[in-house]
Amino acid sequence: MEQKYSPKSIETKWQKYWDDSRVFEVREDPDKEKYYLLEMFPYPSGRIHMGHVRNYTIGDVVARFMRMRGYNVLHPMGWDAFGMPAENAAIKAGTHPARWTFDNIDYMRNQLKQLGFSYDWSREIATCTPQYYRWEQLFFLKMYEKGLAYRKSSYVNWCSTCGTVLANEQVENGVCWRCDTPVVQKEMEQWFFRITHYVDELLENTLKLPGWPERVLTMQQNWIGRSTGSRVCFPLETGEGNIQVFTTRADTLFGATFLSLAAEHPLVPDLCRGKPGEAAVLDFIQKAKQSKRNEREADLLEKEGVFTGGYCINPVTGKKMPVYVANFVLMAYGTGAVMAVPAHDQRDFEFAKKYDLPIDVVIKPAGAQHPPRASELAGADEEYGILVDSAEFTGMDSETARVAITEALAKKGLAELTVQHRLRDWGISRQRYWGAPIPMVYCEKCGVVPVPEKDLPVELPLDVELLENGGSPLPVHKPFYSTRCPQCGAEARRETDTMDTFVESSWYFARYSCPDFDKGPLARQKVKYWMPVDQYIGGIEHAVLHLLYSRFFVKVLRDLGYLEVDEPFQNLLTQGMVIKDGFKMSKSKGNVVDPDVMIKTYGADTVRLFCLFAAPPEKDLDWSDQGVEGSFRFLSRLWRLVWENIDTLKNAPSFDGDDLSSDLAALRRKTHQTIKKVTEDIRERFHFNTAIAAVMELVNLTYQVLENRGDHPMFLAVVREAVEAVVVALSPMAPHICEELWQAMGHEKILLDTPWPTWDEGALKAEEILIVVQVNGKLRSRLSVPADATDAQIEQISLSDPRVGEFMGGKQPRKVVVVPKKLINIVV
RNA sequence: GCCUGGGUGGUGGAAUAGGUAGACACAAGGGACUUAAAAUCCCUUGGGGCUUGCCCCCGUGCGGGUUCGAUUCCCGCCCCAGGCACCA
Repeated sequence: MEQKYSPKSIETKWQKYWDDSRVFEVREDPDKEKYYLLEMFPYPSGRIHMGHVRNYTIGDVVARFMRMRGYNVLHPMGWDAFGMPAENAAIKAGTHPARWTFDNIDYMRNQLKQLGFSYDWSREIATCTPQYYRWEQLFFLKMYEKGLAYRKSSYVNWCSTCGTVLANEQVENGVCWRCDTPVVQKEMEQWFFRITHYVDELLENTLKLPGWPERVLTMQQNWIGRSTGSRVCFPLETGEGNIQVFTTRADTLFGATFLSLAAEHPLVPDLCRGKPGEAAVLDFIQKAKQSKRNEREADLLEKEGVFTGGYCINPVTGKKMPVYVANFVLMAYGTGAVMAVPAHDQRDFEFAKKYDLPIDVVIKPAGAQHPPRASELAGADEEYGILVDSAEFTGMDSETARVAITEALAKKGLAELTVQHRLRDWGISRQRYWGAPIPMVYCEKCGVVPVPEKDLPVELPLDVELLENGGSPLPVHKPFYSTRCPQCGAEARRETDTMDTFVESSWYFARYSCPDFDKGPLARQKVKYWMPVDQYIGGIEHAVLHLLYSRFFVKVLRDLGYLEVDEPFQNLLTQGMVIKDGFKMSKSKGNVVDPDVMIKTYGADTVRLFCLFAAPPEKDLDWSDQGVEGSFRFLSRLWRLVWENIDTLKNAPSFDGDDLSSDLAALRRKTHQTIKKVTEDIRERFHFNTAIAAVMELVNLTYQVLENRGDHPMFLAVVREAVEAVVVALSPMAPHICEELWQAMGHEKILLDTPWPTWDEGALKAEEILIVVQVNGKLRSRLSVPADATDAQIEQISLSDPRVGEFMGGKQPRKVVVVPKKLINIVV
């Protein structure tokens, strides 16, 4: 054993050992309980960053801990290897995206190995290989057969910088999630996955995921945005046709005085045709269409509209209602048409004021005698209340009336109760090269034809010239797009769009159970053994992207018969960001800390320890160079503790249950308390910071006891027990140094294969315990009493304490509260 | 506007079932060892007070409340972060 702690050599030594002996490779074992631990796999962008280090360190601690506790732990790693940065980098550097990607993977794999993570590398996946994406193409075909993948023309989000469309989830505040370019609307033919088919299950199951953070579930619930209401028909004045409206407030129907349509509503051209204002209407539509998504301050945008010239009939009052086009009505939600109730909807109120439209009050507050006068309203009253001026519904409360009015109209076929969702189908077409080809063919005669299963995979051609302008080369790469129609054999053209890369990450976790299986996407027995993922760990930024898509995909795969689980991830841990000097690490801020430099300077164990110690996992981690220094100092101190006592530790006897002196009993108690605390902190809360703090306390106490070395025969046994507890308890966090110390102390079996220690309840008990004495709720004294003292005895001892007497001021206790073995409060 | 979190020393953070607020660490200051430095070790470190005591008072965003006792529970505010947002 070296005197000085030098991480470099011991880390290489153990990493080589783990690699050579393939200790982390696992297979299905029906006799062992499985534990599938997964961290979100990285995009191979070049090098790993501190966020990855933190994410994977957290996962590694759990994996190693569970392994030592006897579980059959699956802990795989791979690469989310399709994506735009590869194309951009390749154009810039004059290389090929594949080359760039695989080079990065090699570099990053090496970085991960240097951090000592316990991955089963035999299961490594790269999603850009045909062995992986061919199955995704198969899923696409099966989904197409079931109508879960379909093609339609619609307005889609277009990012001009990325040169491709984006799903709704990938637009954040009107800008592209990747490059912050304002997103515009473009009408295009696109492939969609019918995620809305699973909307109810996706929503309901959020209640069946107790192992997920509340806020992630709320975000998904918000995103799905279920609202219950009614669909109501407003017949056109002409007697031909009607306008359908979705409303959550059918109780206010008697107050509906006009209708507002979205600019894109298909009836608008008909309504204004030949009317005096036609030109003005068409002009308004043009302007409205241009300013959608990227209007960030939607709130500030003034409500504007124009009269179409057409009228509807209110189905309950029979009154004529003018039909307007309004800039705040969205075609994408509901039916693209809104019944306007200015007295009870703020937007309609503002609109009515502006264009001088009638305002009819039909709801009064629950306690009020009379409803307010319409002319005196300063704003809409959107609260539920009691109906007024609503024919036979007058006097009903809003909630009852909402249903009653809908049902009354339903008898005439003019309304029904319905549910609306904010969630839209997932647009997966991307006009990019570096992605999985969509296995479809366009034939002049046969139309859209799926590629037969036997012809899969549709391989992404690697011999392409990338285009300077960044566009996809596939539409101009004849060997790829030129094909024969699978149906009629005529010349045909392949789909040249590729799939959203979120499709790959929606099922990779299942593929890890059988990465090399080539008879199908998933080997039934293996998937059944390993799925679902027991613990998933990753960043919060995927709350409604990857995590929602994966939940959807698992349901699809289940219904296609490939999987038997309903949900992919039993438990989810979302770790915070790594920040420095108050900002997220980024090149532009110049506050990036390079993991390679840190590992080189301090070793992987120090870097890992710091990531775990500086904050609990769900909080942001403030990177501090001095903090890292501190972690290194602690590991050096631990090294010294063993080195300075190596011979005595090696030859120390085992503890045989003798009576101990008080300081030895205290050390032994601390040892077992620490084992208990570390076990519970990891198992129940993933609070590694407090677990490490507990180990530090044990190290400090061990040093103290060694300082005042007595001549008790069990001295060395107790010290040895303490040091071993430190090394074992710390080993999931700092595995290299702990293996090394374990070996140095004379153990033949490696620490990793040593069962996680249990604590001795007997050792936790002290003979004397500290009782806190309060008088009138204020701390006045601390007393040491025998551990078996009864409440009455504690009370008696406390009352006889001179300090207590002083604060009682000679008065008699009015009440005495005793918390057993902890505290007594004397009230006078 | 709505929905989640969160606000504790100079800093990161502890306090897990209402029971000693500030564990553990960083930083700072003082000291020991050394010719000197590094490393290491020891002491002090929320604020205030004096009678310097293992003392007293105050203190967990603010104001109330419940309780023998509140960082923890309840009510009303303020501030910060994240999500959703003209969603009918």
